[in-house]
Amino acid sequence: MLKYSRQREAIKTFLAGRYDHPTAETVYLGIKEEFPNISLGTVYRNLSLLSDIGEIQKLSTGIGPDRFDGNPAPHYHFICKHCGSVLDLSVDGLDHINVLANQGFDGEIEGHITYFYGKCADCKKNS
Amino acid sequence: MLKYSRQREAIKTFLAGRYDHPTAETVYLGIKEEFPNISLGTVYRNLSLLSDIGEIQKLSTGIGPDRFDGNPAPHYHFICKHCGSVLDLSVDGLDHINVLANQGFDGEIEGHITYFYGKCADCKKNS
DNA sequence: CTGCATGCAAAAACTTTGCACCGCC
DNA sequence: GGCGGTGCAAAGTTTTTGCATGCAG
Repeated sequence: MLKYSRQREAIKTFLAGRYDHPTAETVYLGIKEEFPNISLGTVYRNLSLLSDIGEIQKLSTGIGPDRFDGNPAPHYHFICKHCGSVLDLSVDGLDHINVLANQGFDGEIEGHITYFYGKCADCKKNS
Repeated sequence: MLKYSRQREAIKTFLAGRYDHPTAETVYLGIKEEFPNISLGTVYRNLSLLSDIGEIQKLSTGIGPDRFDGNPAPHYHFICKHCGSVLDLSVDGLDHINVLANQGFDGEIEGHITYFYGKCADCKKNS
């Protein structure tokens, strides 16, 4: 049974209002302005819980700590190898790739996570 | 300038002979049989170096520590959500998705990493 | 010899957890 | 009131790094 908590709501609201895929640390510092007493442990617990129940997404980019996305809907992410920023990306016509991947595979594919990488617009401009 | 080292060769050979995508710790323990004095730091340094120069791949699955794949060629991976195993997966016809993703994106997409997830054949059988 | 690579160990970075107290239901 | 959530801090896990020494070029 999931009990209401102001802290968890604040975390969801915080994430819903940002599109830069903050880390747990960034969420912590942000929430702290409203709840000066919140602890990093609580932030981690709630981020973990929310991503487990599918209300947010956890992004393990392989560069630095995990990041979190307040948008639970399936979409894609772009990681800039130069500045490390993580951007949302909407790519149409990729729904079929689970089916494609299941060809010749004995298990059951439920979904996929894709990270595109390269150079973001800003880094492209300044190079 | 990259200098030859027996340790690095051993790590490459070790990875080339396995298909279970071991963690740094597993590589360390494996190499230790041949080089009892190798240190975990050296393993991390070389895994990081080798993945930087593209001779191996680093897999950040988001579950537990990073894993490493001795096959540098582009291919896909499947992560079993039940037992945590990581399997190679060959999926044809996904070369175009970088192009697809670049539509309406101002940056430059150089590649992508995709993790499929679900239930592996063994876990599917036993459930 | 010169400088990158190693071994060792300490430390950093990131995340989880035990416990007593607090507050939702 | 009962039980899950929180704050705090300690500990766990994973990875990086400083430094003296070793070995390839």
